[in-house]
Amino acid sequence: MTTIRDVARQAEVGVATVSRFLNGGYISDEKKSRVLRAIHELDFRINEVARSLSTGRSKAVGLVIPDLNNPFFPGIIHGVEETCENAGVMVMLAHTAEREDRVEAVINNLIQRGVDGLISASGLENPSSVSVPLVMLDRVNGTSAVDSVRTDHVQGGMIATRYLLSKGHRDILFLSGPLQNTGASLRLQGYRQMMEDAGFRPQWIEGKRFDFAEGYAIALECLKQGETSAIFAGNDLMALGVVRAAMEMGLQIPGDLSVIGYDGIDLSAHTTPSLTTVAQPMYELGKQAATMVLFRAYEESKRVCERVELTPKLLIRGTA
Amino acid sequence: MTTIRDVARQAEVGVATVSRFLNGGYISDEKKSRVLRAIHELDFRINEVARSLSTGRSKAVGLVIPDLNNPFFPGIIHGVEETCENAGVMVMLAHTAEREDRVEAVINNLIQRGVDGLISASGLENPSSVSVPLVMLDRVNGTSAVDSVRTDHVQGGMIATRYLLSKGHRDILFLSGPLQNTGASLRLQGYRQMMEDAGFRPQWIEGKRFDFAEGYAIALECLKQGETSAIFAGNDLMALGVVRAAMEMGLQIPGDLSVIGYDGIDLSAHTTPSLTTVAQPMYELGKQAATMVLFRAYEESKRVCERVELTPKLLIRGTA
DNA sequence: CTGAAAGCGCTTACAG
DNA sequence: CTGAAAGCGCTTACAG
Repeated sequence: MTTIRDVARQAEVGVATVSRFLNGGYISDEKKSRVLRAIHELDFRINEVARSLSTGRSKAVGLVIPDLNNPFFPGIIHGVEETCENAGVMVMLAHTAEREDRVEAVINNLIQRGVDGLISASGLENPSSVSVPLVMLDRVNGTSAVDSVRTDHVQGGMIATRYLLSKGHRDILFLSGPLQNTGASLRLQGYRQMMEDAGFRPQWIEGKRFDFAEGYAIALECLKQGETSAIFAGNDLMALGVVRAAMEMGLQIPGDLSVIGYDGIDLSAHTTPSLTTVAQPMYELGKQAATMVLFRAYEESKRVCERVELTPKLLIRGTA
Repeated sequence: MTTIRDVARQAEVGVATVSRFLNGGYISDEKKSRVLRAIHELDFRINEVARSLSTGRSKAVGLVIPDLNNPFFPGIIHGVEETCENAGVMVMLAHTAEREDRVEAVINNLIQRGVDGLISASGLENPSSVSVPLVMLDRVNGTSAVDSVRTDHVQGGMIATRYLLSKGHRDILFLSGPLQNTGASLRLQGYRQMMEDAGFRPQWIEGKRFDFAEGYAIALECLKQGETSAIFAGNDLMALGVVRAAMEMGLQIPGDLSVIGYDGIDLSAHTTPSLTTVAQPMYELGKQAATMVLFRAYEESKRVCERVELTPKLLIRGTA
């Protein structure tokens, strides 16, 4: 490995001069070109770990994602990455595979490896114990005072419900994901409020997981009764499960049953029929979160905690 | 930040002793317990970047993924992560968003940050220039001598084709993904060989991308002619596009048209109808790749290059 | 504008 | 078994 010393020797300058060249300090044109040449001749690449140790900054932030299988996340990741890339900051992606017990370990690991900030879409029990700037993404812990960004899920729940009501439905079932998930309970809140305001009785079932199989299983179960004319699913994956269950039971969609999802994952536009859904601004969520960590990490860390909520958007397609 | 010096002072020992405690060297029980206590009292966390600089090892490997939107990858990532976790090695995930120009930058960045090895599912122009142990995953560059692991795609192509032939099809269209993708061209090879052996004329169309929209668009186009009785798609996403196009044209599946996919992504089991496909052993691919880098990085780096091919598996479901 | 020196937080021979 | 010291590859005052 060639180091800054090798470059200095080759260019016949001091190592401090090479360092200045690398980091932009005063340096004469004469030496500048000698250093540049030496760097090329030696194919020098700076050792970022040494740099990190010396400066106390790594120009990297960690991004922790709970579940790569959920197509909700790639858009977010993309938003974070582009924003960080523009700022010359690397993003270290880590994922916790929905194992609550892993998130603390993963975050500690990232911190020990010197990240300057952290974005977490995995829930933390104790966010304030994190020693670097942190922004919670999507899974906001209601109680603690941390920077956070998420979609306005109450509004999202209301949008979905209002739309179904406007289509004349009144037996609308909300098939929520796990309610310990803040987003899910917020959507439920929006749903309930909208239903009650309209004078109808809210009804909901709590799914154990946010996935296809769960939506499918629950729908199969409760479509037997035949009361429901519309289902608002906790997310798109569950909605897709509902659609499949309904189709297998010979129900017409949206004739016999209307289905509306939540998230607006790419796939939802491509199924048959395509899914009507409430879309979260994934890319924007990521971008916003990244902007916030970058600011905290590199501009100004002390300030009151900031909570951003982005607006969801109804996508009317084939299922409702 | 509390350092090893603080711990040493608190425990009234030398810093070397603390280091030995951390890394397992000779140390008396007496001092061992004093150090342990000090570590707890001070809530000491080792600075891994300092450790890396000192040892020249980071206990981390990089994993570069071309496209997080493709559900083919999460299974692989999972396999890599579990294997590395068991070995006490962190995996730094990076993704190149299908931008060829980013992969070199991403890899350099990872190396500069001290990874001990690298697994890349993104294609590299010049793999031999990588200065740490490297294993190519899935996208194997045919020419250069690098460790690699992938599915036996020739066999995969044959399996799909053989199955369709056994069902009596003879006008089987292979809708490949981009043929510069080695996997795609290998599947084509298996398909052609099988067709020719059976005495039928192979026919294929090259899709520009491995995605839903591409499968949909091409299918819409070529199903007009009405010659084809079966389509073997380059991957599951494309196959799903084909299914949708066919359904919109009023074709019965598999009655009027049989469709078979490739990859075996989770979703393929959950669509309506569920997709018949040739499954790649995603988890195993990741596990195998991880095992190989770990070996190269921590056991024995010099050896002839190793190329592993894993066996694909036919999953008979609803579309063929 | 420039170089020698100290320091970032560890590890690892080396001499006890 | 243990501690002082040198070193990993950088950066950053400091004195010129």
